[in-house]
Amino acid sequence: MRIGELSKKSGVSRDTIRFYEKQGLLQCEAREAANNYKSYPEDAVMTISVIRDAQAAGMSIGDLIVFLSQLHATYGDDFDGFTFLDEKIQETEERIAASERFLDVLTRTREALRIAPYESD
Amino acid sequence: MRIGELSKKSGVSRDTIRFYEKQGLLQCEAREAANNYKSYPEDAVMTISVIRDAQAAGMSIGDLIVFLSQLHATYGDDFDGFTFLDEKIQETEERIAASERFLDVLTRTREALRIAPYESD
DNA sequence: TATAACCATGGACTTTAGTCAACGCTTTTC
DNA sequence: GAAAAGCGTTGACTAAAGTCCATGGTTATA
Repeated sequence: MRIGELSKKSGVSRDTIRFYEKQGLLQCEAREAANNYKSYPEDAVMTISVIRDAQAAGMSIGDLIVFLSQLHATYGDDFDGFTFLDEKIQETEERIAASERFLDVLTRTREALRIAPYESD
Repeated sequence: MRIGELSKKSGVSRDTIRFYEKQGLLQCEAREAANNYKSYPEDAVMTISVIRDAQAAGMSIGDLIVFLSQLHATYGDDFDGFTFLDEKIQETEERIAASERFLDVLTRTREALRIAPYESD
């Protein structure tokens, strides 16, 4: 599929797709011979959706590059992917906990406003 | 308390505290007359901790300024704080959901690596 | 008492994650 | 078949959230 279609299906702009590609998070699988247009695989939609989730979870693009490199690396040498993964799992859990604390602040605030909406002075 | 103590208790740098203050997220309650040093209230520690939670939940400083202004505003006029709060509550819930999806990806990946750690070629 | 650690202020600098503009092509549509 | 929409590439630009540096005064410590 071409970049415009991928943009529509994934909900991110063409420029963002190009940016992800430049960072190495995404690859086009081929080029249309006639016009040199890039062609992306179907699962690029899923890849982008994982990227968006990861970002919402606080991962940086740098983190994602490492994460993907671990997925695709050959594990012949003494390479420890667990340290990184465990670190990110813990970070994500902490972030979820913080988000839930803040969600609680928000809902309590909302409730307080509902009960006494015209406090002043 | 002075900025150095607040920095230690809250775990953010002095510069960050000054930055928050400039943005209006934080106020010093007074100055030491002798030397013009700023003096922060005890609950500034808690304020900063809420700020950090909010940031982890994806709120920007701009969001927090609005949020705080709603807490402190006088509600005499036709001012609707619910729209904003409801929006932020929904955003936060969505972010938590995304984070949990990504956490699942992470743990699955970890598990896959644990079972077959030397895939190659 | 000197010397290190702390404070205020101002402004420059940095990183991250895109976004925008310009250029010249190709493809689709009216 | 002309105009609009889509594509690739390069490079400049932006906003957010700090961080760093310089300057000059103050306080704590050895």
